[in-house]
Amino acid sequence: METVERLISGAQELLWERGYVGTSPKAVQLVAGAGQGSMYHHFAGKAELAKVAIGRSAEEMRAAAEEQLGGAGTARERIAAYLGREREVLKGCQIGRLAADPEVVADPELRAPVAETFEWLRGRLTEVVAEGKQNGEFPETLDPERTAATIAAVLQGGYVLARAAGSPEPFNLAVQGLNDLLNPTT
Amino acid sequence: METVERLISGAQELLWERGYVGTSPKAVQLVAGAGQGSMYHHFAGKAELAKVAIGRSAEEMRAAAEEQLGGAGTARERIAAYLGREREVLKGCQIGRLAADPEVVADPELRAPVAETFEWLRGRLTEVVAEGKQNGEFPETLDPERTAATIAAVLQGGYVLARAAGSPEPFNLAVQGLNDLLNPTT
DNA sequence: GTCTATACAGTGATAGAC
DNA sequence: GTCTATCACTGTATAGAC
Repeated sequence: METVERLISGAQELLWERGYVGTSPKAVQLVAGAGQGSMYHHFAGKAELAKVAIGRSAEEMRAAAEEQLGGAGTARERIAAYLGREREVLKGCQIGRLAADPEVVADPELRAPVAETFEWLRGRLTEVVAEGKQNGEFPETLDPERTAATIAAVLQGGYVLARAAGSPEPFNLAVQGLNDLLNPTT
Repeated sequence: METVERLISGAQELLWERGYVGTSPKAVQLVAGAGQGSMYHHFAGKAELAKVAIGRSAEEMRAAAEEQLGGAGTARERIAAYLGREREVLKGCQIGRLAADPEVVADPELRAPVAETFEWLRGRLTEVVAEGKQNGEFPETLDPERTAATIAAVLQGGYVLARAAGSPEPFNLAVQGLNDLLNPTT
């Protein structure tokens, strides 16, 4: 793997763990096995490297979600698959984590990929829910846009509760609770 | 207001905005209008001051939640009141925010008040949902513990989506979506 | 209790040699 | 492209005077 790639994936890893504020160029160089001069040759500075790394993580998150949401099965099945897929719950969401970082939120260049990723996710979930409504899987009264936001929020909030607890349990409970509400035993 | 109090509430403010990793003793002294020596006279260091400040924020969050959850009305009404109460959505949750901080999660002393606050909140919501079941407000099939986790997660995740978007809208959508699911128009 | 002085590592970057 | 040197600044304290 080339130096540039190691710098990017090193930055992705550290941004995930420590956020932008908590990640220093030196720490990135260390995990990437690259020197000071090497990093500043490839990137103008911390912000530029972070921008690239965040973009990379955003792509990964979209691809991972699309794997279930665009897969086979009914709308209900695809949502259940998305909710139930294996996750590193205690690490949290690599993109959602950045919404807590003051400097990411303050810098339009850094916030953009974060905003776009969640816009995409909510839009994609809205489509799947709407599709399920048309097929009679969901009641006519269900609002797809609201429901999509709720689904995304349960996952992001589940990570928060799990990290706070130091255990994946609250995440699993929240997801099961949402599943129950979406699939009432009429 | 005395110096100690100004230091504590200054730390609360900065921890909310920037997290533990992003908050320096010097910055706290600045917003508190206190000198270096003054801070280190009252607190052993950054971690100890943070511990006190987090405990204070935890109390505040509990009190705010209990205002609606322990108020008048049916279980459904109290949950709706809790969900709908006015919030500084773009600032996020002062306690939930800390679950993203690597050094808070890593230090048992700092994580404890965060963990306890969410344990309390989920427990309190569990009680209210259970009460609603007994009164026939919620279906017999509803699991109180799961539902409680889902409610807490929607709020925490709503903050994440809102900060990512730079707008309270996703938070409001997520909460409305949850409300719809909890109050189906049978 | 509060102040100033001092210390020493880390941050984020630039300069110039190789 | 990568390395080492250097820099001004901040982070997190400690020491001792007042």
